[in-house]
Amino acid sequence: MAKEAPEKFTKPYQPQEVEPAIYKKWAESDFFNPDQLPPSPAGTPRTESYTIIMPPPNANGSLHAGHAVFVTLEDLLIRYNRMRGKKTLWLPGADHAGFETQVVYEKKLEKEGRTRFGMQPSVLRNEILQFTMANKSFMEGQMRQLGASCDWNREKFTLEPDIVAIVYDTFKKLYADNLLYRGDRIVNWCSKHQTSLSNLETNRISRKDPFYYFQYGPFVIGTVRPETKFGDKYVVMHPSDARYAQYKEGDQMELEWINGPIIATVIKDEASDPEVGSGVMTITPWHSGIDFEIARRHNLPYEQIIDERGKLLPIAGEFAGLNIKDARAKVVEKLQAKGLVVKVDEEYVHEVPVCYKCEREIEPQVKRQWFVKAKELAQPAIEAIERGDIVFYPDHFKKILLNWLSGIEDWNISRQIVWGIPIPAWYKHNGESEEVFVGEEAPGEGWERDPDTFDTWFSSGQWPFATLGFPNANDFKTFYPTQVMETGGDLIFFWVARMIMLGLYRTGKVPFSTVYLHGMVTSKDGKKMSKSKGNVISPLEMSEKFGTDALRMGLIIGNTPGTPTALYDDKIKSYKLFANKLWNIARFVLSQEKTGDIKPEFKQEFDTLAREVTEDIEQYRFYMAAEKLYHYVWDRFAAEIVEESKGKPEYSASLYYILENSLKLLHPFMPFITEEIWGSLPAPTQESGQPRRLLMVEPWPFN
RNA sequence: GCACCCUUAGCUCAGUUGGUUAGAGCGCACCCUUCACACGGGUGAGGCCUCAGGUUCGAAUCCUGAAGGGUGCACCA
Repeated sequence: MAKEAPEKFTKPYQPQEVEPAIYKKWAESDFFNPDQLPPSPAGTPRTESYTIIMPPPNANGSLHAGHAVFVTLEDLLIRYNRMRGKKTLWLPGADHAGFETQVVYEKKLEKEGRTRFGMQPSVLRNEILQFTMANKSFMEGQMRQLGASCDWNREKFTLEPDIVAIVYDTFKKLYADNLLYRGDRIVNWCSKHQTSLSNLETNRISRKDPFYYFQYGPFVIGTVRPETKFGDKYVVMHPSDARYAQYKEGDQMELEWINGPIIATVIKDEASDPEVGSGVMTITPWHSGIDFEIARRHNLPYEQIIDERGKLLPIAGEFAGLNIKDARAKVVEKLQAKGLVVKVDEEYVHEVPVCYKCEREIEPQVKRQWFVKAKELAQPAIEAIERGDIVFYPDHFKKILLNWLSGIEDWNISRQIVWGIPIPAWYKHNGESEEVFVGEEAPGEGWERDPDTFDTWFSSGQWPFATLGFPNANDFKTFYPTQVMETGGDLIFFWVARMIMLGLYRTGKVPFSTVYLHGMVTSKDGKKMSKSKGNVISPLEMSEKFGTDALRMGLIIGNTPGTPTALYDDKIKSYKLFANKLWNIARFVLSQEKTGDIKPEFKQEFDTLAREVTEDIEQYRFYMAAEKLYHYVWDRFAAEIVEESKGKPEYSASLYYILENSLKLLHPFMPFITEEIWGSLPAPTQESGQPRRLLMVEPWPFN
C-alpha cells in the first residue's frame, strides 16, 4: 500500500495547465488522421470507416455555444468509434457563408463610416477575404481548445478551387438536365441589403395595419397597401362568387382611380378568396407572389411600381419618388378627398415577410434570376427518407423534413452580393431576346458575365461529397457515404435537406445514414442568447474558467436531441468538481501498489455499466451515458468502493481495474483529464519496454 | 391555413421496448475541517406525472378527446 502518488496529484486538478500539452501530444501522434491510425486495438486492421463531415463554421466571428455543442458531440462520436477500432475521419472545414458574412462585414463598414455600395466589387471582395481568413484561423485555434480530434490535414474551405469546380459541375449538370432555369420570377427583395433571398431567408412577423376598403368602379376592393395600387387595372373575383355573377371575365369599365380615370378589366380566378375583405381584389403582379401567379395564368401584363430602394416610380404620377411608407398616408388622403374610401378596418392583423437579418419588410420584385426546380430534386429525397435510408434523431424531424420537402418551391440561388462563388453564366442580348451560356469562360465576343453569386447553401449543400473529392478521389471512395451528420435543428431545411437532395443528385447515394440534430443552446432562463440581451455565454471563456472537460460534460448532460439546452456557470462548475473528484480518485489509487486479484463482483458490475454506456452511445443517448458514468464514478466507485477498500491492500487490483476502464469509458466525454491520468498509470507492459499508448487509441472496454 | 413538439419535485429537465417504492442537477433545511478530495462528506424535506375517458393483470409511458404553452412552414389581398 505504501507508495506516493505523483506530485501533481497533491494539488487540485488544473485543466489550464494540462489541456494544451495534451492536445499537442494528440496532434503529434497524427492519430486524427485515419491513414496514420495504429492497427485496431484487437490487432486487426481498421477496415470499417467511420466518417463525420464537420458542419463548417461561418468564418466571420468567434466560436459560440452552438459550435461548442457540435464539436463536443462529434468529437465524442469520433473518439468512441476510434477506440472501437474504426477507421475514423472527422473532416473539418470553414464556410465563407456568403450573405451571412457579407452582412457581418457591412456592419463593420458601417461602424467605420463606410458602405459597400459604390465600392469596387474586387476591392470589397478582397477585404472580406482577408477578414474571413483571419477569422478562420482564429476559430481553428478555438476548436483545438475544445479538444476537436479532427483531421486538420484534410481541412476544406468553401472557396477553394477544387470545391468551386465541383459546385460549377453541379450547376452545369442541373442546367443540362433541365433542373435549373433562368427566368423572370417574383423574388424576396431586401431593400436594405439590395439582394434577393430564398424563402428560408425570410421571417414572418405579425403586424396590425389598417385595412382599407376603396370604391373601385362598381366594386369595393380591400387592401393594406394602397401605395402599390397605381397600376391596378385588373379586378379579380372568384368564379363562383354569386355576388359578382353578373360580371364576366373580360368585362371592361371606366372608373375613377388614384390619378384619374382608368379602364379596368374583370378577371375570374380561384385565387380570390370570397371570405377575405369584399371578395374582390385588384392585382399588383410585380410586387406580390399571388398576384404574379394570377397574371401569369391570365397572361396579363405586369409593371414595376416600386424601385429597388423602396421608392415609387414615375407610374405613381405626383407620388413618384416618395418612399412607400410616406406614400401610403398621402395616397389614402387623396382617395379620401375623391370620396373613394369606403371604410377602414384599424384592427386588421396579418403577417408580413421580413429579411431574416435586418427585419426590414421584404418587397417582392420580379427579377431575372436562376432557380432550381426543387420539386424534382426533392422527390428522390422523399423516397429515400421514407425508405428509411436515413435515421433521424430525434425521430420527429423526419416528419418535419418530409412535410417541408413535399411542399417545396423553386429555389432562388442568385444573390446580388460580391461575397460568394460567382455564377458561371454568360448572356448575349439581341434586342428583347437573351442568349444564355453556362460555363466559366465566355464562349465568344459580346458576352456579358452574370454579376451574381450563389446562395451560400448551394455550395454547402454539396459539402459531404465535395470535401471528399467527388468523384474520383480515394477519400470519396473510402469515406462516402458518411455515417453521421450532426448539426443544429435550425439547419434542417437550409442545409440538411439540400445535402440530401444534391447528394442524391450527384452521387446517387444519401450523403449520410444518420442525422442527429441538437437543440439550440440557451441561457439559464431558456432565452435565446443574443448580444443585445447581453446573455451570451462564450464557450471559450467557460473552457478557460472550468476546463474543457467540464464544459463538454455541461453540454452533453441534459442535452437531448432537438430540445434546447440551457448552459450556465453553475452547471459547468459542477462538472469541474467532478473532474477534481476523478483526479483525487486517481491520487488515491496511485498511492497503492497493484496487488491481489480483481474481484469478480466489481468486474461484473463494471461490465454492466460498460454495456449500458455503449448501448446509450450507439442509440445517441449521450446525456444518459454521461450521467451513468458520472454517478458510477462518484456515487459508486468513490463513495462506496474506495471507502470500502481503505486499509485492505487486496482491493488494489480491483481499484486499478475500475480506474483504468472508467478512464476509457469517460475518454470520449472528458478527453483531456482522462488522457492526463492515463499517462500517469503504471505501464501494463513495463517488462516489454513498450511505451504506454495514448488513451485515445486504447480499445473500448466493451464489445 | 398546414405541420411538429411540450405539460413529471421550488427551478431546469431525464425517465430507452408499458413492469417493484417515479429520478438527476441546481436550490432548500440541518450536521461534519474523519488520514484521496471542503473543488469534500453525511442526513432530510419536497411529486393526485395538466385534465377526462379508454386499452391492459399492470399506464408518467400506448389510444381518443379537452385545456394550456411553444416551434416551424406557407404566394393571404
